[in-house]
Amino acid sequence: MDNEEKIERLLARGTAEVIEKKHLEERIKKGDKLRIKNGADPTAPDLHLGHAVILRKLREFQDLGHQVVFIIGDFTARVGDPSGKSATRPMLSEEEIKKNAKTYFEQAGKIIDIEKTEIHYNSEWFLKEGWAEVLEIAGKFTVQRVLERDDFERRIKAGVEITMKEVLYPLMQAYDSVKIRADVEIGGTDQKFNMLAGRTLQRKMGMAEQDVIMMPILTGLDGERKMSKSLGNYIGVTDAPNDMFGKVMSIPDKIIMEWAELAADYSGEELVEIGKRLERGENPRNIKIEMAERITAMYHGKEEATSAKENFIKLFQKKEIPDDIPEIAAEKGDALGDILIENKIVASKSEFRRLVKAGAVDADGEPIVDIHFAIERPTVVKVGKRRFVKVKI
RNA sequence: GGGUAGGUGGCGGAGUGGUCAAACGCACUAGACUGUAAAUCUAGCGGCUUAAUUGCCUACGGGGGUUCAAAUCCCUCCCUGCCCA
Repeated sequence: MDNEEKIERLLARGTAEVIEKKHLEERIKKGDKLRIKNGADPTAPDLHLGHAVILRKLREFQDLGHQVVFIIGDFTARVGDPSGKSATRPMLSEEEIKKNAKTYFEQAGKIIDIEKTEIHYNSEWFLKEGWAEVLEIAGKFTVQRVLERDDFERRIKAGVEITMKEVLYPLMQAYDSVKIRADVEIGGTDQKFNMLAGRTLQRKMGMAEQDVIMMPILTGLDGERKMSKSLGNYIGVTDAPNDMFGKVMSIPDKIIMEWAELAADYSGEELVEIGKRLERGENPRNIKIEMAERITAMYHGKEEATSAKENFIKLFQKKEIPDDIPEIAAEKGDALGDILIENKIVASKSEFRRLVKAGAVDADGEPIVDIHFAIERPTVVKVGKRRFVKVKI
């Protein structure tokens, strides 16, 4: 790949929109070393494949010698969400933030080079500055402009509250760009407004405007909504190989192409090929198996991915028992229900009772019918389709 | 500050004294079918308990009260939307 191609790939592959593409392209060609900004809240430090879409783009920049600047939005997290509904977000302590940030970078380190990354906490500036600065920044934006944001508009129509903090949020994010003198900001398309606010603020504060790269939002496992932890439709970058593989297999057919591009990182030609195969009527399962192996390998290596594939085939296509299932210890005569609850395989006795009634609990391949089923000898227990456990005595 | 409508399970949303662990839909879990896809059908979906939906406990914004009995009535506090200023 020559340089020209690399740049093209950098700005085109997998991106949703680039503002302003020409300008950015020129700067890269000129050989400027750019400061590439990306930020995250240290609230839920579990990274999933949706985050990975953005991180991989950062990595590309990093590989071309640009400086990635990462901002931990600890200030926002510390302030907490003031909308005092039933679940006010608890203020995070400094330790929690530090801990979350650490976890975050451990996970992000699977994708970007942390050594070469410049890291800032935005409390560095927000904690020092006061109302004077807030007003100065706020004075550069109009209410109309901020309320134009489509999600605000929608919420106003729907009668859902919008707190002042949320209104100020884009300004804070914009100010981050000013503080670290960002040349480029990368984020999801949902960040468009905030990132553009960064441009506005930089300009009004006499600085060159950052360019903005928007990455598509990855659709979650349900095939409908964006991947997010709270919706439970995600694959975490630290998910075990078998889980990761299985989850990829469970995605609906209609998002195969999207995932192939964004999550599996297939090249342009490969994507065309996959499209053709699907058109020809090949069983989408085959493509998913390849893709699942590829994605699993990205986070766990080739070997683990291959064994996850074998495990999957064994388990679901041949309906055999997987090789390495967790073992739990028990005493002869213990009630199976209690054992499963203790080991958190089943949530409660009531749930266990229901599962047994539904014929969902197998002991050595036979569904059990007695909820008082006692363990008499080492037994392989299956709960539902994918919960396996070996009970030892 | 004034007026007005509200706060029910993960979400949406019924219910306005007993038959309410709370209709219905979504989400979710299981079973059948399958490609752990989709669609479909069936069952379940607070907890403990029993041979058994048997018995019990906790729950309808918080607290207090009326009643044999409250999500439903009263008092009080908190919170939110909308309109007006």
